[in-house]
Amino acid sequence: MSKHVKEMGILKEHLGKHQLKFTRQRELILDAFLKQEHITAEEMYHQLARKDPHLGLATIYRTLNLFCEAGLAQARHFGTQTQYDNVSHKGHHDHLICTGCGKIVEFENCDIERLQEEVATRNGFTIQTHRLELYGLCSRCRH
Amino acid sequence: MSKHVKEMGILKEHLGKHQLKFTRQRELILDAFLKQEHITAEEMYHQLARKDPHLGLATIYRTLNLFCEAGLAQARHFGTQTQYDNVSHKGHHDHLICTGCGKIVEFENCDIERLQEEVATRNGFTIQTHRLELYGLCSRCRH
DNA sequence: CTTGAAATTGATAAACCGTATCAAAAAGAA
DNA sequence: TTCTTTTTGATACGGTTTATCAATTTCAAG
Ligand SMILES: [Mn+2]
Ligand SMILES: [Mn+2]
Ligand SMILES: [Zn+2]
Ligand SMILES: [Zn+2]
Repeated sequence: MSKHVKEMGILKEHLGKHQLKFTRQRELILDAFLKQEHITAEEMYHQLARKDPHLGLATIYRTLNLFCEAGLAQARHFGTQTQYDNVSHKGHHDHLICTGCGKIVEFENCDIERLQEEVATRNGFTIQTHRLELYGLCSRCRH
Repeated sequence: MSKHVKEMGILKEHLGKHQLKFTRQRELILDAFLKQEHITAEEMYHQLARKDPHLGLATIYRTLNLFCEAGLAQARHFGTQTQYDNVSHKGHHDHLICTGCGKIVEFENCDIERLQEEVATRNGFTIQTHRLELYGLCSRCRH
């Protein structure tokens, strides 16, 4: 029995609304994905090669993109690759990214979130989601 | 006579310190770059094709990367391409994006910017650039 | 439990972006 | 001008992601 009942439900709801099918591969990839904070398609390909050596890389890409459409993942470009962030893992958070070594620090700041709401309201918008990434050098890379 | 005396000076200083040469191409690309807030190598390639049809794409990439090293530009991954931001350009802003109609509203919020700096400092980071995008529905699309 | 239309998969070709290569050209100090 | 070093432009290349397509799987209908 899967531990990720809630997210599996979100996926199934999305599949139902779009005439998509629930497959062994999608279940396998979701289970693996939800154990991560963020991962690349290539990393997941190698991780899952043990469980299912015939799982194709294209399927990994397709499925991770599907998760984005279902709201379970968020794609983020860093360096030459795409990171797929697990939205449900730790609740919402934003990222500090070191341009020197690639280190990623997660943070949450209620004041910023509140100001974002203010900006949106002032412009007549209702926020559904947002993305805040701060790029710079970590203490180690600055020296 | 160029309007970008200050930035041309910064470039020449960098060139001098690194045994690099001042070329017609570097001057041409800097002039075009400073007129933009941000641009991709490909966009610049097509823009400059009129002025110099023989200017190579590799030269654009090399030169924009050189500008980054000289502190005149900052590379930022956006979608699948690299955006080169003009750091000397005033009027930094972030974006509100309507997921209904695609409308984009630009905004600037000093309080958010200040809080970003605080978050970075608290984590030992020095910010080079950042990206804040708020996705939601505009007043028209909400109804 | 079948059946069959529609969706999915896996292998791999292709597209795409940015970098490396290298011979010819240009820069710039002497 | 001369001569060494750097730069350029054309293009090959490498890594990442998407497109293609025949074979397989899903799942709703019978
Ligand atoms: Mn946030
Ligand atoms: Mn900003
Ligand atoms: Zn670092
Ligand atoms: Zn709208």
